[in-house]
Amino acid sequence: MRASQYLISTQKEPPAEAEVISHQLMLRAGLIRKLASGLYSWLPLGLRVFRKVEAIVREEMDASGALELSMPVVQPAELWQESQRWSQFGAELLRIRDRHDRDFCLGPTHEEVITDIVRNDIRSYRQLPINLYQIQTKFRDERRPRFGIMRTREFCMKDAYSFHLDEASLQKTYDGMYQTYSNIFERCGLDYRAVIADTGSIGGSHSHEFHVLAESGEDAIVFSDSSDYAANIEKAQALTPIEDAAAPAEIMLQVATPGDKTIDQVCKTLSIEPRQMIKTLIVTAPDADGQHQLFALVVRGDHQLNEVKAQHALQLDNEIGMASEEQIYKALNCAAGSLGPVDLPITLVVDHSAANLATFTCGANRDGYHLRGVNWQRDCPTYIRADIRNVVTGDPSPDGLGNLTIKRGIEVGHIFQLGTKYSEIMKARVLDENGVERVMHMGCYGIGVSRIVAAAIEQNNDERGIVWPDSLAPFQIALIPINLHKSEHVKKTAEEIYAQLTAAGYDVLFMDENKARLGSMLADVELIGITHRLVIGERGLNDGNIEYRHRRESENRLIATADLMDHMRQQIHT
RNA sequence: CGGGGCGUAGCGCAGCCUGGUAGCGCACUACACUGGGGGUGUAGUGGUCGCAGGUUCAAAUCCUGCCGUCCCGACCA
Repeated sequence: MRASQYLISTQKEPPAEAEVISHQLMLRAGLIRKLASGLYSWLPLGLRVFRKVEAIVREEMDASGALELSMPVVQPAELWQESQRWSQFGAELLRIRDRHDRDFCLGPTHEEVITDIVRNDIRSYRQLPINLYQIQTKFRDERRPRFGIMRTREFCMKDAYSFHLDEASLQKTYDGMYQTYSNIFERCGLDYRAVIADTGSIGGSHSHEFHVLAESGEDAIVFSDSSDYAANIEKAQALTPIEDAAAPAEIMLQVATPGDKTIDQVCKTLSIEPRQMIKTLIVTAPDADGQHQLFALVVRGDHQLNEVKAQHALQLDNEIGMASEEQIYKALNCAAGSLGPVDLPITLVVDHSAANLATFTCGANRDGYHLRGVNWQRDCPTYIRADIRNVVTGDPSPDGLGNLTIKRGIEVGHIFQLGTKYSEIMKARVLDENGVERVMHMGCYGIGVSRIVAAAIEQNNDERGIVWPDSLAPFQIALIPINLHKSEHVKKTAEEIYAQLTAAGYDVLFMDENKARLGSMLADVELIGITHRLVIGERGLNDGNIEYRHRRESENRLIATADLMDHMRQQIHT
């Protein structure tokens, strides 16, 4: 590609709105432009990178035996009502109405549509297993889009869905996808980890997430320091020993804590440690009739609530959310900062480590007062015990081997064993070899194609800009002539080399703008992150040399003009 | 959804407090010089100052409402 005929839209300064490095660099390098919150255009240069990721995903999916298809973005409400997710999915599901006043949604995922296809087109076990995938735009009306392309409302996802006669077959395909995903992220040059995950709103049983390790990651991932255990913090079990309820040791006392709203403030006033307190959190979730019910959750003062675990402990299908001040006041006649479990008139779930406290301090359910010397057995005997807190660094690993450390990750892939969650309710069945109708087992497998681009930048950048892994660079080679307009020699050689490299199948960006300055060309090429660069100047040519530099290196290497093609072959195919 | 910030040229910002000519840097156009790491000079292009209403002789500036956008929070008990 000739730069004179291409759109290179770089900027010196990052737009004020960009916070994380990948977002800044994507804007500065001219890969993307924002249209509205969570909606981005891909400029030609960015699209080239996007296509490279897409191609890797497609090649590996095809190699795994999966079949590509394409399904609509707009989906009829009926299918979602049938799977019951029309009511379960929440506000992220963007619902729209057509001119006939019929309900539709923009697809955030495609379990319903694929299940509808398969139940109509597959009638026999002989056609199973089958794995169908698409690479396509999804829409999720995120409560808060952020970090540029990382969390957008419209994004590109590879989603695959497999169908099986039994669990054994599903497990086999699942294992195959695990390997395929590893291949894909490997080829994308990413430092990633597969971790055990919660299944969230998609549902199902077993599930792994693939995370790219990065400080800016939105997820916390926990690792054992002495085994290969790795899990999303949402899923990591806290191995708290369950102790018998202790007998009361102190008298329960009400103490004034005027104005104290946080654990820290109360601790300061009463001169105690957070671990001697408990916090009482009020959550709410809609029940089957859409009524909002309140639940009280208790964790130790130095621990954090794990909403996913809490949802499971409460056996709720719908996601829970923190109750508003208003809801709390209406139901409990008390501000959130002064709540406690004693005589609380709603369902109470207590985390194991909070339940293990023999004596603790908590809110008195009266504004400005707390209770000291509280004992579960004596003062608050009725509650449900469960694991509802996040693990913390140093907790024992759930597999019994070693202790946990915590890192941050960007979720780029997720594989699920759905079992019969959708096939059952949507009646996706086949006849088995005995002519008996059986519900199919399903798996589903997602990859955030656009997110991979941002994740790759998060992991690969320096003060000059992006440093693409070879496999993702928008161009493999940048060809930079010096004084193109003045030196016939440079011009002729550059043209020849451009022709040769292009003929050899390389993606070359030829910086052929007549009066471009060396400095700005180099700055652009480095910002854009092109992996290999060649500089052709009169001086070098007179010595028979061309200068080569890898984006990760800081010194030029002189290559004899005659050896150039060999050199590039070595650089790019090894 | 709660809190806060911001909205003035493509980008980054000043001007607003104290109302009166719309400004700077980058980018862009032309010309000249320069020519191995974002060069210099001269001359230019480009703005309904987010939108609507109000106050005023006069509003980017003051007031009201709305919209957009970003960050933080939603783990606060």
